[in-house]
Amino acid sequence: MPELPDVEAYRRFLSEHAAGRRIDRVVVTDAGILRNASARTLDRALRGHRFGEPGRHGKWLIAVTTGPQVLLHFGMTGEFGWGDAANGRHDRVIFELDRGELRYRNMRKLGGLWLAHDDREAADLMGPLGPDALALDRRGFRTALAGRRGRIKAVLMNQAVIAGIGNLLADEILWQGRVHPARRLESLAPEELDRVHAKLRHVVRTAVERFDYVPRLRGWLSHVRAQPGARCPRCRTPLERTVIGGRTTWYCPSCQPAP
DNA sequence: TCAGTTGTTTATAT
DNA sequence: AATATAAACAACTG
Repeated sequence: MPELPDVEAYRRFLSEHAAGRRIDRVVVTDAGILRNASARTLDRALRGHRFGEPGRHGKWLIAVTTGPQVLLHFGMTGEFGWGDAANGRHDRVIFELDRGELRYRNMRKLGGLWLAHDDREAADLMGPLGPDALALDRRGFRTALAGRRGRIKAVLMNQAVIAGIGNLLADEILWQGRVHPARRLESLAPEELDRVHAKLRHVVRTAVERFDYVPRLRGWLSHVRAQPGARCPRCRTPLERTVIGGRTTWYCPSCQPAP
């Protein structure tokens, strides 16, 4: 269920369990998940190499090895498993290591795996990405948004503007910042933008440091989001639903006044 | 049976 | 040139 916090958790998982381990074999049970290589190519390219310290940019996980890099995107339903073959209904790729087994699962098969031979190829494959949301200071935030137009939620979710914000994070950030998701970026006062940045920072950091997903903390929108009859945790007004950027959007019509 | 789903890409329209 | 929208991808859940 990956947005930035989930992928950061996968990065840590890789760092703790796979870094330094030798890849003995790569088993691909569903080649449809490989986006730019065949199962044989992937296995041949990786076999015998060792995983190194992994990187992450937005929702992309970069599995560095002593050979080529593997770029992993988790779509909406991707995750890692470790060792347990019993859970393997949607295991698409299994990295057999000298100690342990790393399993890439993905039910819906949105996302996938790419093989990249250097940083430049990796950057090409990942496409244009804005700065990572986790390490984004106020100045970086302002710079990233400069010259952009359109509805604030769509801008926040645009990976080329800021990398890592997805549907749930965007709703949470805007609700905490009391900005309606359909407000046009160019109409926001500097103070409102700063508020959005402060909440972005708070929400992303809390999610990454204390949890490994968008936490459904009491007092957060995510705690009640999408539940029938859900009310605003701040003012008890019934939440409203709309669609922005093609995604279901929840907001409080009272705390987040319409444009 | 049908709507809905935490993501992205593509085509088309504005 | 950007932005907006819908559809497609694919597989499940309620």
